[in-house]
Parts: sequence; C-alpha cells; structure tokens
Amino acid sequence: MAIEHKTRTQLVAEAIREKILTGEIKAGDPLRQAALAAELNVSRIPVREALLQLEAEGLVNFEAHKGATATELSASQIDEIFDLRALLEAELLSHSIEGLTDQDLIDAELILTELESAMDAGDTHLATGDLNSRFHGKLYSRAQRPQTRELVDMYSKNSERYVRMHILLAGGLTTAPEEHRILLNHCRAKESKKACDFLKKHILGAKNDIKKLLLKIEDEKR
Amino acid sequence: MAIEHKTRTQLVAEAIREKILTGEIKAGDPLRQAALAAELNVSRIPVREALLQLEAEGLVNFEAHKGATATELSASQIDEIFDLRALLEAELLSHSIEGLTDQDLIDAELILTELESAMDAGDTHLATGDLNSRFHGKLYSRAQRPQTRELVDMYSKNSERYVRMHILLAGGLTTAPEEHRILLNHCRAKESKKACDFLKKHILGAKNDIKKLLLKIEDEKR
DNA sequence: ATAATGTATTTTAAATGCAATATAATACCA
DNA sequence: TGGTATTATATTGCATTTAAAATACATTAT
Repeated sequence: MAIEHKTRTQLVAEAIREKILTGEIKAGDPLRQAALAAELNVSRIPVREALLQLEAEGLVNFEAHKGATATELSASQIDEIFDLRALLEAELLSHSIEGLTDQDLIDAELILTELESAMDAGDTHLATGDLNSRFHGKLYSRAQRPQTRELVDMYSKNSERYVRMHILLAGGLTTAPEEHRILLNHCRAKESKKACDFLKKHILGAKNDIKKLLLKIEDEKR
Repeated sequence: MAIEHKTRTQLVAEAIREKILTGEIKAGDPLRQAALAAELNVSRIPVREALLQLEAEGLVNFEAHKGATATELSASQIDEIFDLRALLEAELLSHSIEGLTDQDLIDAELILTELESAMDAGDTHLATGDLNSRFHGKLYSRAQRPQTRELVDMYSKNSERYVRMHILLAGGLTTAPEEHRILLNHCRAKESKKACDFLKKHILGAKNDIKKLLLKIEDEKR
C-alpha cells in the first residue's frame, strides 16, 4: 500500500470543506485568506488554491478582488441539484445493477445495518454523512462510469450540509429508513427499472422535504 | 455596459484552454509551469491557478509534484462523456422547450443558417465550435437550470477537440446537418418527448462516429 | 444638505526566492 | 550482468514580499 503524500493545499481544502459541511462556516460567510492562513498555520498561497478548488466543487464563490464566501444555496438551486442527483444516480445504478455481486449486496446490507444502529444511537451525523454515501456508493460500485461517479459524489457532498440542517431543524430524519431496504431488494432481484425509478423517487422525496423547510426559512427572512 | 476586469489567472486559463482545444497542445503533453509562465510573460502563480481551474473543467490532469498534463481521453471516457451529455442536454431541453418564444426559434434558425453557410465555406472550426454550441445553447436558453447548463457547457467544451479531430481525420462532418433542422422543427411543434429523444439520438450518433475513429487509433498504437 | 471626488485602509493578486519532492542518471555490490 | 542504493537535476510546492484593486470614509464644492 503506497502511502500518499498530501500537499498543504489539499489539507487546507479538506479543512475548509469540513468547516463548511459541518456548519462551522455558515452559508454566506466570507472566507478571509489571511485569517484562514493564520489559523491553519500556512501561507496564503495554499489557502487561495484550496479556495479555488472548493469553488470548482461548488462549495464557495470566488470573486476577483472581493474574496470568497461559502455558497448559499437558494431553494431553487437545491431543487436543481436534487433533480440532477436523481438523474445521475439513476443512470449510475442502471449501469451498475447487473454487475453487482452477491458479496456487494451483502456488504451493502452490512452498511445498512450499521446505518440503522447509528440512527438508533442518535448519531445522525454519521448516518447521513459517511454511512449513507457508502451505502449508495456500494450500489453504484459496478457502474464503471468514473466521471459520472465523480459528479454524483460532488453533488451529494454539496447537499450534505442541507440534509444535516434539515434533520436538525425538522428534529429527525423524515425519510423512512425502510426505503433503503426496498431499494436493496430491487437490486437483489436485478429489477433495474424498478430500482432506478424507486431511487429517483427516494432522492426527489428528500428534495421536497428540504425544499419545504428552505422555503419557510426564506419566507421568514422577510 | 460594465467593462470587466480580468485577472491574469483568468487570461492565462483562457490562453491555455485555447491551446488545448485547438490542438496546439496535444492530449498527454506535459504543461510546464515555468515554460508557460515565460511564454505568457507572467509568474508561475497565475499559471498554477489557471491549471487548477482547467483541471476542474477536465481539460488537464494535475498531480502533486508531477505537474499537469493535457487530459487524454480514452474511447471509454468519450463514451461516458457523450452519454452524460445526452442525458443532461435532454434534461435541459425538456425544461426549456415550453418556454421557447417565437423569437428564440427565429434566432435559432438564423444561427443554423449561419452554421450551414460556414460549413459550405469549409469553415469547420467555426461551425463545430462557436456556432454549434450557440445553436444548442439557444434551445436550452429557457431552461432556468443554471447548474445543469454549466455542466453541459463544460462537457461540450471538453468534447470539442475530439469532434474537431474527428472531422479532420474523417474528412468532414458525418452528422447530417439536416438533423439540426429536424430538432428545431420538433421544438417549434413543442413536441417535448420527440425533441428530447431525437436530441439524445443526435448526440449518441456523434459519439459512435468519434468512438469508432478513436478505437481505430488506439488499435494502431499497438 | 447632497453629490462628487479624493484618500486611507483592507483585502486580494501576483512576483520572487527558497524548500521539498520526484525522476533520471550513475555508481556500487552481489 | 542485474539489481539496488545514491546522488544529481529538473520541477513543483510554499513562504515572503510587493503590487493592485475594492471598499469605506472623509473632504470639498455645489
């Protein structure tokens, strides 16, 4: 196993990404290069470069001579991102489902069990972040569509903070956990059409929950 | 009209992008920061940052301590990108078609006429690049899906050099120009399903042409 | 009082110079 | 001779410094 060297830029990018996803940096907050550099004990160059990367990921806006701010997604942008996710993830699943091995399905089930117990334990952070994406990722693992996969990962990362916020404000996950089991069963049965359609509905359902909440918040601002 | 100030990074990014798309920099070529900086008469910082941006656009690979190379797309990657384009552009059109005004359709037709005369004049560069994307762009213009649009633009930019290469090697555009007219007519008739399906076929048809050529080239390398 | 203009301050953009890393070339040993 | 260790060199990565741009504020003229 080759150990991998990480550049400071990469480390800084990870640190800032984490801050945004966990909500330590809230949407709209300005990201001062000098402040971040001092805090992370690096010069401003890696900070700049990290911010540029995060802009490509859609987590920050970067304006020349004005600086970077954490992106603030409107209800309509959330709408669009989740539509894209539904489209892309269904595409990915359709290419993967045939290739899923018995072991893959067992693995997915294991992750699901972990996810459920994390939920029971009240660890929504873990359940909605790492475990949820690992479950979906396992189902897409045989797609052999690396670029599509990269897009999907990007958008789910970008959605994560809103899912979290939603859970926080709504007081829990509204998406029934059994939906994951149904999806898994469709995959077991290799029912591609059913599985993909269900996946779309699953994603669009989450979208509607979050959007409703977001619209309410946008309203309250006025 | 507000004049816009461009940073050196942006100018450098444009310059390098152009070099890649026109083929002046060929796929696989290493992009030496110092050389580019000297050539463009700037320091290496804006060059680095431009390269990072281009990586996000998928035009270059950037590896730590190794440097950047122009991306070399394999037949399978071309395959995937065009599949994505078909999926995303159809989605975009489906959201746009209802909102297309008579003026939009007239504009599209005008662009098409320009495109055809550029083709007749043998200016494939103009026909496949600017005019083609302007035609498609016009059809998508009412979608109100900015992020989807951005993705589509990115991928079509990335495909452009392969389309060009294909034309060069195949000695002309194989995609019948009348396909654009058929698509336009479906849009006029507001036949969303037909238009989107046709668009998909249009894109996937181009894909197959290019892929065939690419596979042949990959074969010849051995 | 208000609009316009000039100035100071803050913040980012870019240049320069040095440190760290990877690759290639060479020497050394089995 | 083949393979491994070592050094040399090219290239990138980063810190520091300087320049440029944007913003906020004060000053002046109308």
